[in-house]
Amino acid sequence: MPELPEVERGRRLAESVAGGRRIEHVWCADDEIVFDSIAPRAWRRALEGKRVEAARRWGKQLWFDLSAPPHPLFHFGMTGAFRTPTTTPLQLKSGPREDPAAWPPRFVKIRMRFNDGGELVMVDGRRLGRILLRDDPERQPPIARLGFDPLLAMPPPKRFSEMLRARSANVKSLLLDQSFAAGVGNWIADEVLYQAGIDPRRRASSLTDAEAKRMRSGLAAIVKRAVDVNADNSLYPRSWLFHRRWGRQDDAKTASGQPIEHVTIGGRTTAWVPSAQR
DNA sequence: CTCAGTGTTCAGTG
DNA sequence: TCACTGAACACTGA
Repeated sequence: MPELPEVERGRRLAESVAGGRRIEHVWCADDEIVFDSIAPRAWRRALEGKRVEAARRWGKQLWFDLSAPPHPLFHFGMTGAFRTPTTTPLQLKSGPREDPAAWPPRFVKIRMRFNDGGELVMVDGRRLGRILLRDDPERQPPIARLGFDPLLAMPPPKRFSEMLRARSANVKSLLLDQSFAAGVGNWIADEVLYQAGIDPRRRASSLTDAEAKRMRSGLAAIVKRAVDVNADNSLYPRSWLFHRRWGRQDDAKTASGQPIEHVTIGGRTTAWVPSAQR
């Protein structure tokens, strides 16, 4: 469920199911990768009997403020998500297809039952997600290393331009750098550059103030819009590159018929429209 | 069988 | 030390 809007969807789901409830029972998969070698026994001790004061998010990191530390910190990796018995899963373009009716779903990593009988589960088919414990999540890594969150703390235009001017990396890689903009992933980065009309290979320091401004407002608008529809990608505007960028098809075109190119930048597939991005 | 896939980390390089 | 690059990680499905 990976980028900012999908993680925010997970946060809202967690808030609605877990917020204000006491965790009565915890079950953990035997998976030392996702749990970073913390044993199931330690997890039960850390969580059971505590109240979930709030579900919070910065970038792609999601955590619970509990009534006492340590607090659980969730990262969804490429294929992680929260599920409850009654919510329909998002279908991502990467990762396994899921049967919406199956309960418990496949690939469950942690299962939490609350004092009102509600249940919340995290799944992760590809095991690139992580579930960690932190005494002070906001002041410790990984959250302490993150840059601004485009939904919660967008820098003002002048500051944003300065941040770009200081970086020699290409703009695509910079957007993916979580210590720059927390929560931006591959499709949002491509969408921002497409809508701002900027060639993804450009060095960040080469952008004009006008280009930086377009990039900033595009980023804010795309993230806000995606969050407003709760990351339901069928509700993203038809004009978005999102709907046409997948699968590396040679004949891919935008809604207005412009050819879409696929190249690898910073190790990631990048979809862009040469006739519209300079 | 091969490879791509909404992500992060770390060793290596300049 | 900093900034950047590419491979590795792990697994499903096309």
